Amino acid sequence: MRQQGLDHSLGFVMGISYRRMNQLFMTRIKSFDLTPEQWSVLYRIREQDGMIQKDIAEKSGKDKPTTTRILDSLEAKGYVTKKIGKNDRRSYHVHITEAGIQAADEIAPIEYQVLRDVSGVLTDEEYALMISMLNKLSIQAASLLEQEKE
Amino acid sequence: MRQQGLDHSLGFVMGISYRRMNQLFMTRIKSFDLTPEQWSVLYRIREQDGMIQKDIAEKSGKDKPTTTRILDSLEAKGYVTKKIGKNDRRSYHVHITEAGIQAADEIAPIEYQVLRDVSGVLTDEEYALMISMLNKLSIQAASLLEQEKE
DNA sequence: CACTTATAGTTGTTTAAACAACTAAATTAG
DNA sequence: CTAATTTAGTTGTTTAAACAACTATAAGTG
Repeated sequence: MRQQGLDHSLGFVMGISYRRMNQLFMTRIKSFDLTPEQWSVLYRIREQDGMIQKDIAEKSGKDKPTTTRILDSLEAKGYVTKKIGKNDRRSYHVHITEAGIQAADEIAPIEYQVLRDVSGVLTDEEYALMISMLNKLSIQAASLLEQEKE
Repeated sequence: MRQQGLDHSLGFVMGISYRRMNQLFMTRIKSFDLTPEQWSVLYRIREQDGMIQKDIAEKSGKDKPTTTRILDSLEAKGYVTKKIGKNDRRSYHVHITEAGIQAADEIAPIEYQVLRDVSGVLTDEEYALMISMLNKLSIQAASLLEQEKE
């Protein structure tokens, strides 16, 4: 029987944990003038150049408006550029700039170090279990959501 | 050796999971005109009436400005009232109203059901482990944060 | 082909988080 | 007791998330 009360609520506890980890990462990358969310988008473009926004949104776990705005800020900072599609003129291919590559390659190890530092309190097995359980929860929540929106 | 890449990043995966779960809860309580965050604050006041904002903030895992604003919205909706402290006139004691009690008591089982539905993909042991690991991570992240802000 | 529907992206609005700067009251120290 | 410091709360600003409404192009159907 699962315990009741906010202190045993997955959503509540996860929210706090997520915000704290995010905050730590943020303080460590603030010299790059990038937020963790902007980073997650830049990371995807570094990983695969030239994707259209729809694919970036999917890979980053963000919706379309959020992706549009994050890309706008990344473009304003000179980290990415948009090129309109030739075949499909509704879409934009997003390319990373030299500055973007440089920032991404400097931030990647910082993020990894944050993970190592924070998850130092977990064993490797616990860490792997955690990732797998979180993925299960996401999928389950998304599936319930879809059902309930009819 | 832990895997690298955003798809194995605790922060990234947790963010997606958190947002989806939150979204599901939100759709289920939208008829109450309350958000999950407002709920988490109202819950604390339902739990212990008359606390000052500082204590509510602490229990809800929010900072002072966020708490101020959420309490403002709860007050505007008629769910709580503020009473200035007699001994300490800097602080406000926050009390729940009848409407607040009613909403809280109706939402509590809904939240519990969301948890049961979403975490149906986990065993009871996994659920408990998850909560405990999330708490460990919060504490660790908070401790690192404090250090690094000097 | 024309017409309907789907898709890619943008814009507007509301809520919350993080941070800094601030007011006012309380506490501490000289 | 006065002056400095701490504490409780508020306000302003920026970023992101969720949602709805919108434009423009593409694809599917009669």
